[in-house]
Amino acid sequence: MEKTARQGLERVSRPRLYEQLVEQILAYIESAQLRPGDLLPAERDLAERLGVSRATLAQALVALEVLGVIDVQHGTGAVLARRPSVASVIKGLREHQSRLPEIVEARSTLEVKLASLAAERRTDQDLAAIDNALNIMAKEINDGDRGSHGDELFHQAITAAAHSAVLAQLMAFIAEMILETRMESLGQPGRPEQSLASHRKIAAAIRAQDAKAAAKAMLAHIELVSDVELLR
Amino acid sequence: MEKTARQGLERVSRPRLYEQLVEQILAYIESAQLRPGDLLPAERDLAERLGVSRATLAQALVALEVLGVIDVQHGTGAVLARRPSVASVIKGLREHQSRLPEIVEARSTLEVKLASLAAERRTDQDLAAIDNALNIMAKEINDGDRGSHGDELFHQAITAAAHSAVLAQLMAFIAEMILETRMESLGQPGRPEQSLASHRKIAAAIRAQDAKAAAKAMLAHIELVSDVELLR
DNA sequence: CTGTCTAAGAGGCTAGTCCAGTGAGCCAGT
DNA sequence: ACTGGCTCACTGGACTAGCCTCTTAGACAG
Repeated sequence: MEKTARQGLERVSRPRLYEQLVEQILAYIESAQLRPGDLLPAERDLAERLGVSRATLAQALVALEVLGVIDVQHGTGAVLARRPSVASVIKGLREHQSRLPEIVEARSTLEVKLASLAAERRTDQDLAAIDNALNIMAKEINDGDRGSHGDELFHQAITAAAHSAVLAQLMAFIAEMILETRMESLGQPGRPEQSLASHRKIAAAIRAQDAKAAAKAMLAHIELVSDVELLR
Repeated sequence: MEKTARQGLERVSRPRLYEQLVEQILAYIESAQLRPGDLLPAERDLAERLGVSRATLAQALVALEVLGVIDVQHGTGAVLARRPSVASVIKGLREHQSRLPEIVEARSTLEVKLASLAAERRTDQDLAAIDNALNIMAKEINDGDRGSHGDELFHQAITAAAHSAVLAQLMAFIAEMILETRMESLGQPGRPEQSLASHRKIAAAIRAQDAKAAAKAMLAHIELVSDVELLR
């Protein structure tokens, strides 16, 4: 569904201090048994303890704030948000790679719904984008490729055709999880031709504006694909 | 991604410079028609243009990086991530409050799946938590309350019983959207007794480990609740 | 008791400085 | 002509020192 480093050539990971700090602070929160509403140590204090400058620590705090873990209040301090679970979930997602089944599950849930909505709401333009993706995929497969680019385009077109910014956002979220856990191969079918055929079936249902058939076809497609993935 | 606001008592919004910068940079990206892969102006340059110090700008860039909008590379610059859509989606979510139908839709999709999974995977402990939530809700309603606390607990218990960290994460994401757009009333039923009854039906299906019935009951519940909400 | 003031300590932000990657361009050696 | 190595300008990464504003607790006056 997405690629950063092409051809397996992994760009050297550029370590960012603030990222390490986020991890350390998360670990600290857990080890210190801090509960929602509790305060983190003062910036000057924390910076010294962690051996970094305040400016750098400030970056880490911004990151934690964006992640929803803390809420920094001027004059008071950094207070833990009410859902410390988020912190552990994020940590868990980073650490364990065993989430594949869960991610497949979540993705399946969303994509089935997206297919159904796409059938109801697709414009002719959406349909054109879907057909375009199919053509690209067919061409790629014909050239001996796996057709992964077309596959990606296809799913993006479906997502767009559902016309739901919120669901699209959730899909983007899952895409990030997939990237983070380095399971980029997810969603790349074992047999390109077979996958192309099920794509065509989905597209046909969407063209016919048959929501139920679209959902069914998408479910079948995902089950096929993830079965292959999970068994290798 | 988080504001404080406790019990409707709006704490004066403390503007953080980096937050404004994020908005401005987002606007700049849009106005300058930057595409994925393009570079943002250099930090020194950008900081001067925006009239802030580099340290503050660095915070804004961290926020944008966490949000997945850019990827900052040492020696090269801040390059736009592959999905500029994320930027516009986030902006759109902030600006428009007309997303309620979409949010209901997304929530419904997830909760139906969660109910179904909960039926399959619930432990006795999960069941106890669900029953506990029902009891609290019943007590609240009996006391003349709307039972919103029990309602929240109930949905949390269902989410936990599904045993999927990924889906739970997505639910948390939606919860944040709801908070952000100040539609906290979402999910609070018009008629408490009616809602309690449909909760009981869901709980019964989960107890019986009947996934299909659980999904159906949850769907019915959400349709009831959101209808009331959308029509007022 | 109650209201006011103050000072300590919290975060917010700036300016200046130095370090460390990146990449284009030059220039020799082959 | 090409290759390799070097330099240098430019980019982000991080630190330091300092001053600002905000919050809050406690002293103090009424």
